[in-house]
Amino acid sequence: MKTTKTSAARQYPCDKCPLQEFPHFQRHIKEEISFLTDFKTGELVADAGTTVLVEGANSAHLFTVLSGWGFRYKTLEDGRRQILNYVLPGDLIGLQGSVMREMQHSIEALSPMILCVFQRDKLANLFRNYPELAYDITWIASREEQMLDEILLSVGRRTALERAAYLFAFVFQRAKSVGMVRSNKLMVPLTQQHVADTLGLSIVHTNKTLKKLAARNALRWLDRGCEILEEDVLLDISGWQGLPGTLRPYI
Amino acid sequence: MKTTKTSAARQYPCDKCPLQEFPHFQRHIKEEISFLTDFKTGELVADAGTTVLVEGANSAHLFTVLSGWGFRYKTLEDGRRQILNYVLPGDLIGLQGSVMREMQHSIEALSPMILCVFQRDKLANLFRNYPELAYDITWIASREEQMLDEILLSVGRRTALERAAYLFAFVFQRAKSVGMVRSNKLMVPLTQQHVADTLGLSIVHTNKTLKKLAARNALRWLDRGCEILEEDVLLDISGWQGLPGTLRPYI
DNA sequence: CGCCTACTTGATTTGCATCAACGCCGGTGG
DNA sequence: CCACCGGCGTTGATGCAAATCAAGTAGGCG
Repeated sequence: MKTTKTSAARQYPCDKCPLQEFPHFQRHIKEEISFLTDFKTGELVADAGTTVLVEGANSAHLFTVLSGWGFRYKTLEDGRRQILNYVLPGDLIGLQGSVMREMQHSIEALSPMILCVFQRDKLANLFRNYPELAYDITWIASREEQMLDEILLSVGRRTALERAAYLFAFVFQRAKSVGMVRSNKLMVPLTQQHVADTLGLSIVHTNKTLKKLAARNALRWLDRGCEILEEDVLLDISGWQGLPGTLRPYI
Repeated sequence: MKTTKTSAARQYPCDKCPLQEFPHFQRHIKEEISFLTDFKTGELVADAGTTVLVEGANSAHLFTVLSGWGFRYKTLEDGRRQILNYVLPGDLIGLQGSVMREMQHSIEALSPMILCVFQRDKLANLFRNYPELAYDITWIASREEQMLDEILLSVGRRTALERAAYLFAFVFQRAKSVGMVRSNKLMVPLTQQHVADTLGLSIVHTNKTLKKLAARNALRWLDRGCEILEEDVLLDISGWQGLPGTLRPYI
């Protein structure tokens, strides 16, 4: 397990935050941007495979993902792993560690990631002086809960095929909202082991389930990664309604 | 499905909130109590079986549970149901409906419940003037996410027996923290169907799994309900560490 | 009393895990 | 250059855990 982190110079001042490009995000007003400029303490570049946040640690940081893919997971003592959710640009990570006393899950990068770093001890100041931003944080936490609810429904009650279809439809829609989908196709940098650990299945059965999706032309499996091709087929198989189209805040 | 709600007179002024009895909760300062007195618009008594909040609805309310048991759940179109979590005294429910545009899950009472009712449109005011309370709400949302993470790990990666043991240990510890456990025993008003829908198993297999737990004297199954007897055995079987003992806020 | 709901139990089927073997790369080092 | 990895995906065989099917019991209630 790589744990190296490389600090880089600050490339993205908050008034030129790459996230504001995407129409799905709410814009910040000027005062908020100047506060955030102070709240932000730097940027972090993580290589693929890096563990960005570790379960049990009491991290002093809070991050917003600026680019790249990652995933949140927990493990049992004997090594069984459950991937809880994926993290994409615009997602806030490490809130549990900031608000409660320690993180109960880990986060690992699936691709090179750029993270915007915030200092935890300035969070109280944010709540005191920028209630709209505080509200946004609560909004973001509620959204995470909503995603988890649907994922739990999926793992608990959908069949293996429905589950896999839901996962890829979900990832596809999320990626689309942050401009990662071009010409209606998307490359996701996953191994089948990641998929298995997300769906609660074994690798072998995951492999067979993925072949069924590939047979329906919903996706194509490539060397350590998959290309999502037909969102409609995935939505149809999973019976999932899709994500609401509302604007969302980011920090 | 019962949906009747019975409004009752206000029996619990905020300065005599029954929740402050429990040492697990953080106390409020006087100004907060006077604000909360205004924020609270009444109380709601729900009978067992009542649907307190419905998926898809845009409820104008937010609730804190004062007493009783309930559960949060989602269903698929064909009726498959997944119970996401249980709600106990001190839990805040309906936050998703308040903060985002609509609820994506339903909540049903397992026993008679008394709920403290808050007006959603006063929430912005809370964030503006009581940053500590706003922080508490974020804390509560983070805690819900943390519980969901563990539940998802359980459903995705634990065996049927481990899963069931975890569920009862979890419910036991939560109930203990709000004074519902007497002489180290606890009655939970559940049917085996509820347990099945929580664990992602069929009723029949749930029944057989519960018998194994009963054979180990971890619990006893009664008519529509179960009595949890041996927390240690449950913790042992599940391999679960237990809940952190930290103080927690409530609204 | 009879019906309904919840729980039990055994027989059977099936989905999924496990195990094992193999092919395909990309990387490394002689 | 080739030989030798190790990681990843694919496949088939086998066994087990859990779903499904099918009765049957016991208590609660009109």
